[in-house]
Amino acid sequence: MQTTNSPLEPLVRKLGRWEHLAAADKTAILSLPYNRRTFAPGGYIVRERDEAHYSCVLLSGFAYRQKVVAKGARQILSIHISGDMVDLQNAVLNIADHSVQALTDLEVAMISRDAIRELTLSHPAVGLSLWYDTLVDGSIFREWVANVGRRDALTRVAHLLCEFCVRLRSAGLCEGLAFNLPMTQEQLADCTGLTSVHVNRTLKELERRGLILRDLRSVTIPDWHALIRAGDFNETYLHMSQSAASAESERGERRKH
Amino acid sequence: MQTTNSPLEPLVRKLGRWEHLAAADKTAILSLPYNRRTFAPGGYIVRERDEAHYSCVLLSGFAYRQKVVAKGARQILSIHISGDMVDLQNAVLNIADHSVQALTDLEVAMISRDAIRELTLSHPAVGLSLWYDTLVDGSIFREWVANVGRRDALTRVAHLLCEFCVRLRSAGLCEGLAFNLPMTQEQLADCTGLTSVHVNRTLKELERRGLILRDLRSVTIPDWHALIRAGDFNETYLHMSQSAASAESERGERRKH
DNA sequence: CGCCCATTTGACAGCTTTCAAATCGCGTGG
DNA sequence: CCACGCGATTTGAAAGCTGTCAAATGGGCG
Repeated sequence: MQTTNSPLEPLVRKLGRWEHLAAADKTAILSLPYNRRTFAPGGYIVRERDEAHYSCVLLSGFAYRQKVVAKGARQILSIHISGDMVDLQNAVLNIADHSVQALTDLEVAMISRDAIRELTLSHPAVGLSLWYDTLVDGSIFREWVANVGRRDALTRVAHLLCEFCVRLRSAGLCEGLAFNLPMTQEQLADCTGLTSVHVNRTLKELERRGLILRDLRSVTIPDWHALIRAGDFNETYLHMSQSAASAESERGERRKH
Repeated sequence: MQTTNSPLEPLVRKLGRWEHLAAADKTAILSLPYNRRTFAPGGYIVRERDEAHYSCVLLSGFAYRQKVVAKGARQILSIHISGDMVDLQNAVLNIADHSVQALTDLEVAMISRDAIRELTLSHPAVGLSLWYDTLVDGSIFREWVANVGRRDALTRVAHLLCEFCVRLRSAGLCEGLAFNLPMTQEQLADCTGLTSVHVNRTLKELERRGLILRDLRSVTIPDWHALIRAGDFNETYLHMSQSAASAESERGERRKH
């Protein structure tokens, strides 16, 4: 398929990475009608309790999903990077059960839920790939349940850094083992179920142990294996490559670096 | 459609509750080849890291999904009741990222992943309903992330009891506001990210406050509104009825009782 | 240069965990 | 029908990880 320079191209690539898509499937995805829209940090892409009309593909920048509990505390549920569909659930479910907000300046392509539903019915392979996307999403949520439920602060934060690094690399947004964390320590705390004060102490402890190097919000990982050990991190749950990952991890190898 | 007495009938009902299914769709689901299998409490229906070959529909009894973290601690990720597909992810993903185990004696119908994939491709509406099921699954995981991440012990346990009660009622497995908790306090602890000792104290505190009555493992909720308040529980995330739920909750009403 | 938000630090409180030990419930066997 | 055995529940005391509260420091932007 020739390149179209459509902003939906990355979506086609992502969905196609998981499920074989015929040319007609790819064309159908690229033919989806959409509206581009930008958001500033903190802006609400979807607000909890809203009725769902659109689903969004993240074209640039970072976003996060969150819930607010009774006491006013906030829990971040996931971080999203370019190419992610940040609210696929809104293509099917009627009421938003959580908010989606901009972490940085970002741009999304908004696609109406009707268009997505029709696409899945007319092109079942696309439907399967969207289902796949949702299943991987669910797998990541499960890992987060275990992360906040059963790991101590140091392990939780290290795990989050590992996940973020692997996903950045997979999206081609980071080359080596250094990257910029696009969030405040308070947001890190909301990801891990900690307080910002304790996240601060934990980051410093990770630094003291030589597991990370920090400069403002940029993070460098001097020893990947040491960090994944500290973070109890096993990338299987990201389901990045359908079968190779596990075979490689059996040998104690990683794809890159 | 006439009744067939197929054990897959409840699955048809559940999927049909969410997405309109044509007669041909229903017939196709009922025509899925399956094997029945029973498990005793603790038995592994799926083991973490296994290759996926089957997905299972729970025909009777209760099951749970879990992960084990580095220190050997266990986190339960979800509880499943009759009619649930307990490992739908295995229809698409290749490697099991968590285990599924029997909570009680139970029976499942095992369906090969190939059969499910073919069904979604040949009957897109069924694929859409399976996708819907996965999206609701994801919504529940998100709520659990918030539950273990940002709520205190009392609220967490109360929330779990609320969720269990609502789902039992929805599945027709419980009439009033009394039900049997089919799990040990240690398993409750693994659901909530607490220790069994603290779950014990928390249950007693809930009892002391008059929020629940206990007799062995049976639980009675004398005042539903009081418990959902204590548990910061809002059933929207269960997406039980596509639009009515929110409208009702706006009025501060609940469907039954 | 000055303001504002984020980061950092210290002291202390508190919720939960840990570690044991006692009690209870229930299935099994005498 | 009662004794025994084992896992589950309960309880107490003490330790510990993380939270709370406040204040100081630092960095970026107008």
